[in-house]
Amino acid sequence: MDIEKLSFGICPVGRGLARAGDAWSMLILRDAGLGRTRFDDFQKSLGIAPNILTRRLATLVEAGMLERRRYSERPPRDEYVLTEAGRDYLPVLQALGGWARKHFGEGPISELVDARSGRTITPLVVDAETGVPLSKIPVTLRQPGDA
Amino acid sequence: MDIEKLSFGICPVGRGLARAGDAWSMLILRDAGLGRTRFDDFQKSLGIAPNILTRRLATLVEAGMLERRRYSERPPRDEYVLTEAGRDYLPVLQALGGWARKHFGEGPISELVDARSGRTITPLVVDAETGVPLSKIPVTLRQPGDA
DNA sequence: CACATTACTATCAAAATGCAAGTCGCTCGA
DNA sequence: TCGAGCGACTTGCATTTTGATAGTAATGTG
Repeated sequence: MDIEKLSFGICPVGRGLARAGDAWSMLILRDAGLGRTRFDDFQKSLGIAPNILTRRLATLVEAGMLERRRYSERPPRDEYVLTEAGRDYLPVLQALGGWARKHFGEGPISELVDARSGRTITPLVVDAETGVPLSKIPVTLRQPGDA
Repeated sequence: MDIEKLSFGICPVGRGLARAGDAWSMLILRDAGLGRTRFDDFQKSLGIAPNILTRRLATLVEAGMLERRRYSERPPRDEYVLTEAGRDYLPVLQALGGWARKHFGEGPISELVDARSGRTITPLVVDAETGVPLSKIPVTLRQPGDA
């Protein structure tokens, strides 16, 4: 779809989608969150065609989600690491994963655990101030010009 | 991309993307969450081509996110309403929107408010049990076969 | 030197997208 | 009853994007 239209839309969801609005990008970010940094890591993990991976990595770098960093001069080798915006995006993916586990979790499926304690983690989206789950709050959008 | 591969993958994020993994689907669900139900509502709101909208609505219905309901027999008219899975998905979108507002919120952008109190809502993804933000927790995935 | 590793490009067919225009069933107003 | 209009699409076709496969480039390793 046309990313340009979304980029400067007034809806935050649209803007978010402009940065990471396709499945490959999200899966790459998920992998990056699990510690992968290198081209071949992503390629083998995802089974993505290399030309597509090249393009996706480039758009994620341009969108400010990943940073490309040279880790070896000779031979020239680059790795891709999450920026702050990229790291901040991971909880959104985890919320998505939690939702999918709840509703479409039949059969073998992995689960999110605390790396230190091993405890299962169930992501939940709440209002930061009150801690109330968003599913309990009727919401609307306030447009920029409104009272 | 190839949805089939994702559908039965063991990663919850992949499964989630198989249900709602493209920008149009997410925007349709966002609109549905804002109360829109009819074909033309979606079409005008999103500026999406009608053939594409038809296809997206059909896949969302098949994925169990929307339910198609006849609201008039003569003339025959259908509307699309969120299923429980679809409603549950909205907080994920709101988390995405919150993330985008934080990192790419320059210029006019709308904000999420409580429909009753009018208070601004800042979505945050936490662990449901402890209330700790996921951004503070180092996480891994436990594969289905693991101890 | 042969081969492996890492990080890609190039080519080209197949699929998805997007625009414009048309269709179908029906209602309503003149 | 004729025509305009509405809601919800479908059809055709050009453009764009994707994906599979193969190849390239720089270097290190036995």
